[in-house]
Amino acid sequence: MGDTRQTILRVAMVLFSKKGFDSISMRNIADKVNISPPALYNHFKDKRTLYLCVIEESFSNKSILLVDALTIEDTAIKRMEAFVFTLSQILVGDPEFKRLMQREQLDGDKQRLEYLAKEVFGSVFIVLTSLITEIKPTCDAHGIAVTIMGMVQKHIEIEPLAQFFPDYNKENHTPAYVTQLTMSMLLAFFGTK
Amino acid sequence: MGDTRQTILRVAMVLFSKKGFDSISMRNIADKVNISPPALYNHFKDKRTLYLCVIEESFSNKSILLVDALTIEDTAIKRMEAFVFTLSQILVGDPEFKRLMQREQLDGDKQRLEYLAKEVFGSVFIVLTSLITEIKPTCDAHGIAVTIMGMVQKHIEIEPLAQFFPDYNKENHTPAYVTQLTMSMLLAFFGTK
DNA sequence: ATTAAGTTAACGAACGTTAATTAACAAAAT
DNA sequence: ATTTTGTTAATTAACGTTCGTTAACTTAAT
Repeated sequence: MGDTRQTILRVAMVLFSKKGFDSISMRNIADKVNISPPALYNHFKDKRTLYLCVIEESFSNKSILLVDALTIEDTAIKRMEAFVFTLSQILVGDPEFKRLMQREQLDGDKQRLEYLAKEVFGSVFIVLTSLITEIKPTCDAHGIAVTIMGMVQKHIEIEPLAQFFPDYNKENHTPAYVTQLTMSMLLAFFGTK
Repeated sequence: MGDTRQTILRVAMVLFSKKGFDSISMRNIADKVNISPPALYNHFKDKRTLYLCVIEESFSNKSILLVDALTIEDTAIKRMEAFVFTLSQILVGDPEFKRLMQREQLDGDKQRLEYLAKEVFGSVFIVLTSLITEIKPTCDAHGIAVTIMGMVQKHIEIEPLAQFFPDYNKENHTPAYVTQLTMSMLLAFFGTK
């Protein structure tokens, strides 16, 4: 059955996201799956291939969620808000995805970054920039798109660090709060009070 | 002389920032310094200690630069702009620091994250939040501070990915451009046209 | 009978690190 | 002035461990 394969993928996703490719051994993975290390090779050609499958598994469908949020039947501002909220939700609700993406941005080779940019974020970026242009035609949509994603992402990525700041409040990293904060800034910028 | 020690630190900083702690071996470092691996142990107790020295060396003085920018003799908005520009400059001009910080946010243990939060960003955060409160007393200064740093950081961190987006423009990742974009949004938000 | 999926044993390579030794040079003793 | 001593920083050799992976074999289902 494909049962073992799925178990391996699930376990490997957690481990790779926690510690990264080089810090996780095939033995680490096999241990948690409760099989012997060579058994992994019945399902994946080698470690690199397993890692790539983990990436693909973790990244698939994410762009669909974001494009869906961007294309609901509502006003432009509401679509923007839906996008910001969905992005926050993904990053908070799927920490493995969040960390794997951070790792890919750091260590992904050219080929993997291209895959990430085109397959995962490509369609999202196109729809997002056109939405921004619709709201505020005069601005640099590309730059603003990066800004928006940066604001959201950073709020969530910074949590492990932020807990050591004075007046740390864990609510500051919930999807609802991040959305409210981001949108209050965007509304001011778009001039759509 | 302390010459070899400095060479080791410089080489190790580049290598660790490129590939991370586990992916760089003492032999890798020794090779680039042109000494034998055991010679490293005349200067650093072990690999972990060497890494911590690299972190400390790379992070030192950065907070001073930021606090300096935040406390120039000028209007509140100009101070904010100086801060944004300085932060952009640091991240663009010192890619080793940028990548080491990204790595620490991913893999730093509790103790190292606490050091980062308190020693590197602590004083910056205090001054930055008080500046935000000065400009707009009604807003959540802590949240906005994170937002600002996120906007700037993400613009620069995303570059390796952004080069694969349609209509990529490398100028979008210069300190001047990041500052202009960030400030245009902040000015709208602060209502200080 | 073939195939799929598991096992144990083991290979060669690379890892962090230690031990033992040597070369260079400054300070102290003759 | 020369010799002795001590320190520092380098070397080569080697240790035990872990790594990714392969080979050979077993077991169970098609």
